[in-house]
Amino acid sequence: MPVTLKDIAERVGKSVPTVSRALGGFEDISPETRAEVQRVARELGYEPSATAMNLKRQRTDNIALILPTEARPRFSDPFFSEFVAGVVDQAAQHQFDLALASNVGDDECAIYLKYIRSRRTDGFIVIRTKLQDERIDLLRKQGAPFVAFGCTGGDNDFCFVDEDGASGIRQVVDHLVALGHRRLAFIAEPLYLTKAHHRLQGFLEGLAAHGLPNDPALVAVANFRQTSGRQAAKTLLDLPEPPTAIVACNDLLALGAVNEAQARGLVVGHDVSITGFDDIMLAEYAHPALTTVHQPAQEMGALLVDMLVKVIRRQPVEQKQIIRLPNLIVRESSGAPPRA
Amino acid sequence: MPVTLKDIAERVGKSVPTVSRALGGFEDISPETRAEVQRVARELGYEPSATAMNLKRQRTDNIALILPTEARPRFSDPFFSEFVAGVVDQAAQHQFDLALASNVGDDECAIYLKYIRSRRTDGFIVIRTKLQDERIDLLRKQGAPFVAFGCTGGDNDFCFVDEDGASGIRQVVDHLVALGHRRLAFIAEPLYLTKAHHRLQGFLEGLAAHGLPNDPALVAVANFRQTSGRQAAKTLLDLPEPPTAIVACNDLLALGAVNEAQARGLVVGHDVSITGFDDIMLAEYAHPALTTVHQPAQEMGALLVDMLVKVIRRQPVEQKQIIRLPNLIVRESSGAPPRA
DNA sequence: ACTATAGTCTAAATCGATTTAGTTGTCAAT
DNA sequence: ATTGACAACTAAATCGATTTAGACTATAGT
Repeated sequence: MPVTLKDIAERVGKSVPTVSRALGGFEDISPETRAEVQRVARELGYEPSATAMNLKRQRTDNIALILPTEARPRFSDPFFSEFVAGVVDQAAQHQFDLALASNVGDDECAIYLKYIRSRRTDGFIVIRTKLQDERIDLLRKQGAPFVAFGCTGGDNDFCFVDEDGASGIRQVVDHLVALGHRRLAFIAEPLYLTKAHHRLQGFLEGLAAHGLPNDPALVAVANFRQTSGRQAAKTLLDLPEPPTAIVACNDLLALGAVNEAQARGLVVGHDVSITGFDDIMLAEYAHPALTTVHQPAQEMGALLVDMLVKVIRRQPVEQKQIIRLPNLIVRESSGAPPRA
Repeated sequence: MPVTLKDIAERVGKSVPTVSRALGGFEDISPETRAEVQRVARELGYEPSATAMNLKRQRTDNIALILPTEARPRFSDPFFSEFVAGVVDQAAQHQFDLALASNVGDDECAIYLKYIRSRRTDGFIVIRTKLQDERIDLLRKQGAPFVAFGCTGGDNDFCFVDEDGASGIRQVVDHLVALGHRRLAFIAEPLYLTKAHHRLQGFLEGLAAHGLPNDPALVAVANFRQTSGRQAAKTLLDLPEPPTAIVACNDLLALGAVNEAQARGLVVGHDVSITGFDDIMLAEYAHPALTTVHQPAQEMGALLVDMLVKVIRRQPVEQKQIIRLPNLIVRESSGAPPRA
């Protein structure tokens, strides 16, 4: 049913290569033939077969983003969805599609390997990097083009965009200490995530910078869900000497903590300060509005695509590692500690 | 660099078709040859070339979702991102990838046409349907497999999943009227969207069912952004006889309206009731928590994929039109009207 | 001994493009 | 008339698979 070069060739009474070359703008085609070919092509609504071109050109004009298995909230995480929006838009600018894939059953690396070997995509965007990231090890070993959102704890000789999470959290700590807080707690995401690790580092560095002691009881590790944030807050607030401020590793966890505090009749931003990270849309609308650290999710997605396209085309990447400094956004959920 | 059938053929000293048939499980291959071929294939890490298969099989194992141009918030709309999560997961179950595409410049139909003609995808998921939807007209005329999230105002002889928006809003109206409200306003999305149209219909039907007058001044049309919801609320609350309850067409608009009300010192859920639609995660965490209508976004995405896969494979679809009844979720933003 | 019949395997065509290496025909120069 | 140069085109190979049609060998049946 669809129109092929052969159809055009038959119509104009020329060979297939002639038609191909005519449309391709080659010089060895007479002006009359070219005009005729173009006319017929337009008339029939010819569009080259993407699959045929893929095979011939040995590329797909498609980049892949494989959703991590473990990180379930995934799309429901609004930060992540904004990021994807940035990726899709920028990919479109470069004439690339974005293939989203999710694994059924197999381990994540198996999917990457399958995609590489079946040459299904031109390059990968790896998200939620870990300190030890097998996906990145694999992609490197296979020599597949990729960029990562976040770095790892090891050899970081690859292209990535990251936020300076430690700096972001230090800004939070500085802010809270300036308000008078002395007993700060931290709710972390699983620490094998690079992001989580850096943010916790920032927290500890912040404490040290202000000469505050590091009490291990004040660091709770949660998973990704907000209920887990609530659970962590419960543990922290049940301590004999509870913290006056809780620094959460992301906004969702912070909101879970807010829930717990409010359930206990505490006024957040007054009896206890709670802060988040990411500045998802929700943060602004929550009650109280969440003090958090802003990350330009869309922009980072776009930056990664620009990088990846260069990697795919084997063009030099002027800046292989981009680390953005995030900004503290002070809202209502942080406030001076109650006088003891 | 990647392993092809030819590589295996050379290794085992047989022809390419033999290798292909051995791996394909055909009967006319001796057990020894088959075993040998399989061994070598495993050893070399053979994976068939996706592009070659695509060309030969004339299909791509890929479904496309083209992001509408106009609906800018797009991914930032949390409802939509949950929907996409459902789509990706279910597509993976059927061994399909999801290609997300966004158009640069051209009108939206041009992209659909390009995708169809270049046979880049096996089928489409159309979202944000309009009463008059050129995309659907096009897909039908071209005979391309597709399913839609939402129906149109015209000939609906195609596969779609929709929510009964009118029923959802009627539940809202019933609830508000039961609380004692008599003067209800509606903030609509642009009315060319089927969804917006149905929800407004539901509002008007609800008023009629309770014998309430339909005052055109009490219907404001907004766009997609929450600032626009705020703007609409401003207009409504500035009326000489302002409404005691505002029914918004979606949660984001509702939150905008909440902002406006609060800026005026009104206590939402007390001085004025405000309701939303979609039940995005934000709704639960907003202050006050938003009374809204819940839609199972992920589930609807999954249902659409199941349908689309059948359409692509030309299998019969037992239920071509699925219309789900949404549920009212009563939270804090609705409440009895203040006594006049 | 001669055909049938399996049992294995391969040559060639195909999917729809691109590319390489010619081929053909015309005209100008010698 | 021969040669060379050039313009305009095409045959054939290629990308990596699948499929159709047929080839070849060995064994069984008569």
